[in-house]
Amino acid sequence: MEWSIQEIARSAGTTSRTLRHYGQIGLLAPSRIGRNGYRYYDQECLLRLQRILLLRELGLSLPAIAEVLDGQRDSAAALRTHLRILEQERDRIGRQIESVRTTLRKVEGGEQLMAKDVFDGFDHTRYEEEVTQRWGKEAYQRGDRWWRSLSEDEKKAFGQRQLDIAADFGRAYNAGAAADGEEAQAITRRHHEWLSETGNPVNREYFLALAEMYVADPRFTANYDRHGAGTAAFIRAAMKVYAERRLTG
Amino acid sequence: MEWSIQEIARSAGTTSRTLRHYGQIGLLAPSRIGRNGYRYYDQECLLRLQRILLLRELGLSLPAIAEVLDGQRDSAAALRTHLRILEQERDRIGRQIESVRTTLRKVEGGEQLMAKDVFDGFDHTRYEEEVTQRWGKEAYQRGDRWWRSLSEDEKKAFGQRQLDIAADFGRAYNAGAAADGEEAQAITRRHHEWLSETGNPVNREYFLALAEMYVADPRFTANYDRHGAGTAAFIRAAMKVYAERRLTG
DNA sequence: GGTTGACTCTGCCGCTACGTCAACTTCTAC
DNA sequence: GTAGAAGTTGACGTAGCGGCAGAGTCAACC
Repeated sequence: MEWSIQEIARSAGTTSRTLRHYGQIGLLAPSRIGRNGYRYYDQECLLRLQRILLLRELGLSLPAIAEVLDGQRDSAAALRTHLRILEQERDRIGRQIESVRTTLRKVEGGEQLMAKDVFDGFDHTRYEEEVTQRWGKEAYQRGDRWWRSLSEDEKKAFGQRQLDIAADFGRAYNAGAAADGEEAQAITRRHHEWLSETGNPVNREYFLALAEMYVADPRFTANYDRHGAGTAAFIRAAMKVYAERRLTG
Repeated sequence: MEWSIQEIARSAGTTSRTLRHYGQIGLLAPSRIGRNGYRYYDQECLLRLQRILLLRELGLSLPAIAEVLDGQRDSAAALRTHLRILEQERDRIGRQIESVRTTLRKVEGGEQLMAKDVFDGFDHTRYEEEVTQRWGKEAYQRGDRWWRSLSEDEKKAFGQRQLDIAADFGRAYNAGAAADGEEAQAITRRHHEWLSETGNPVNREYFLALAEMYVADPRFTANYDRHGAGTAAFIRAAMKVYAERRLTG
């Protein structure tokens, strides 16, 4: 008993194209190929096809299915592995849903669509190479340990404080405040305190280098200047004054 | 202020290849292209890029992102649509996880990997076209309404009964029972009762046609013959006898 | 015996969002 | 002048087929 490609496709609830594909990748070969080139499948093929489709419905990849069916791999082990992957995927999507909900609330509340990155010198994971180059490996690791010790909420709060500080700088700048004035210097002090929490001492040299970066490095410029073009330069000026007055080498 | 492709890529935490790709699909064009062919990006580009990457992290497709950023589509509406898609995906994966767990339990309990389909004349969703052709649209719809009225558990139980009946046929056949013997006829009666529950009267003509199908159609043959080659033919013989003795036109 | 219609074959493009060469040119620094 | 970093275009690969083009095969009917 054997059947044509259409017949067997309909039998199993799939298409002839799929069967040709399975043939091509070596997952399911026809039992016979006629002199006209036609594919013919027997009962054994049908059984194998049904198992393939079952595993596919469960979400296994075609190579994984091949391994299971060819006995190179214990089917229970394959399913357990697959289960782990599915659970991870479910969790990932769950987290993404939360992010989208948060963003949606903000957008509906009238907020602009903005990159949420902290964009400051202590986003270690992002700037590792440069931080180690500029400040040494030890300083990086100290900051990194501190960062890892924070909970998710603490990390968020830390980032949010920086965003608030940046926004305050922007407001002061747009209101025409002077960089060496009381208001700007008060904000700068908050900024310095914020920086100091990372476990590394923020001395004059460090602080001044950071101030230069705010203007020289587009990552910082763009993010501070979104509170108004020139904000980054304003912050630099304020930081220079602060360093002169309050910090030592 | 403008930056090279590398600089802007590092700024935003992506790669130059990605930027070229975005340029190619028209999602983000450089602000300027030098006479040497080099791409240069300004602050506006950086801001747009940051928004692109934010939306991408949230899982939106690049065309969807383009629509949002070009103002062709309300960003809140886009996010809500996306949220629905994500939730559906999460549910789908959840169901798949359940299926894999079930299958895993069975496989670990020693069961073979078998297509779980009922493979009988009343899997309406699968055989709609043929059922309507053979038995009329009315009969199909009657069966369909009945099927939809069942709960998931009831559907499972209904399918399981058919699997049990098929297995009993297989056992009887392998034990050398006669198709017109008492045992085979008792099983056939259960089969007839099972069929009758679908809301369509199972008369002689219908029953005999089904018996022929079990042998002629590979979908049925293969599934019954997995209890031993020849089982399908045995079932047909038993059904013929049963129809002669018990059923009318 | 010719025609029609159903079926089959082998390619090849398309889909997502880029990664990864390859081959070549340009810029920058010593 | 030359190395090395960075830039360019172009093409292939990814998972699993869907869909189409162009051509051959088969069964049935007139």
